[in-house]
Amino acid sequence: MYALADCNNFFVSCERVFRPDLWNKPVLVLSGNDGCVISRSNEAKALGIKMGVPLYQIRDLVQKHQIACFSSNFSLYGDLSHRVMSILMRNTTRFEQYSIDEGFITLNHLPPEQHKPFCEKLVRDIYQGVGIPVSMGIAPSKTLAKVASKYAKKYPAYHGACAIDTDNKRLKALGTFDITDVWGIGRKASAKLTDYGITTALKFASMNERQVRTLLHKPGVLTWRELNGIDCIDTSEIIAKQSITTSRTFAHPISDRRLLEQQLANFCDSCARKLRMQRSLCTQIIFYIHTSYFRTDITPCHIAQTVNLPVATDNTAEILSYLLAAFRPLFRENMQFKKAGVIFSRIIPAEAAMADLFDTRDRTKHAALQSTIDRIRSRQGRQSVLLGTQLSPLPPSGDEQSEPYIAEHQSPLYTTDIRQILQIKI
DNA sequence: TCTGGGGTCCTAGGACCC
DNA sequence: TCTGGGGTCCTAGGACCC
Repeated sequence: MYALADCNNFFVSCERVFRPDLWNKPVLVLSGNDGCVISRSNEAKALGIKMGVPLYQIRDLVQKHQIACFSSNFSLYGDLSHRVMSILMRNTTRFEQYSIDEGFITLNHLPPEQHKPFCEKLVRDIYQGVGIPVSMGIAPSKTLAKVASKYAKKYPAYHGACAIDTDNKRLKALGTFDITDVWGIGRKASAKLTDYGITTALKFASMNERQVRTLLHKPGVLTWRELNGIDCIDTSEIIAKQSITTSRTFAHPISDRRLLEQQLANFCDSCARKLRMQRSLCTQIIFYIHTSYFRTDITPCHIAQTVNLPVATDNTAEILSYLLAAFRPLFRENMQFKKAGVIFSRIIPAEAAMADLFDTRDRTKHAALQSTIDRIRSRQGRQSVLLGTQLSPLPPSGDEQSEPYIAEHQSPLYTTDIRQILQIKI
């Protein structure tokens, strides 16, 4: 049996941990540049605010109901997530973190009649220990556990934990469960199914397998089996990421080549740090810059390039030199670039590196320099040592806005900034 | 005027080989 | 004039997740 622990309105709940005055009040957490809504309290949901809606479209509502808005604060969310996951991990023999706010545990170490009380206690412990409300779903497959957790979230009478552990309960739960809300059934699939009159999870689970395969292929069949109680979705952790991305939308479009290079260099730095952290090397990078997809009044421009690296590496400066060499001839003047990103792919474990016979680079020396830089930065902060390209081009050329990102409602780094921690104690 | 970021998996179709 | 068939590998793009 699995139990899924799913944090309720996670980002909003994180903000509320340090702002108890916001309990029972509408709260939103916003995406980068305070652009879209990415987390909503129940009160905000009740006001009709949808996930992903741009903030400017609901300004009046925010004003009228005095909705508290926060810029996203991922170091806070990451830290609280870690605390929740640690408690889960301590209470099972097998734990899989699925996302920043969800984790699966197995309950096989307990007799069935203890499953629900055990999870109810975990919900209380997490709330007391971390301050985050959690809902738990218990079932023989992960997809059913997801269904169960939604019921646990919706009905307080479950005391935070709902079990789908008999066939009767399964049929009853699926009968009133919207097909759109099933894990693994996205927009396209639910539109297809709705066309066939399949509107609930139960109707879907009652289809025959061949029909499902024709309509939704392999992923659909896996979901179908899971809803029928067969455990077949493997979410076992991928230890090392197979691709690493850093990308940003700019608050104001950027036209200046040097400013874009600065951004790409920062993205490269961020990807390379993550790459070294998981002890991997990459052999391919992709970068892109493009204009806003929402604007019809300007010439659209999308520049993207894949660069294959001659030798697998994790060295920021080396990777950046390949990136810039490919970027410069592709750059176009007088374009309003709104977003840029860097992707590292074809990632291999560091120990699988193959030496290149014609490699002229002194890799030992560069690795020593890189690890020295990493050490300094871990002590003195990420800004303490930078590559030249990462420095802001001075003086700011033309009329470019100097600050590319907006985060006007950022909460303090309550749990990771020592000054904040001391203040709380005082 | 203002619209996020970071991932994985699957499939179809092209390139290439014999 | 008539122009095979089967297999593998790779990639781009779609769909989905949070």
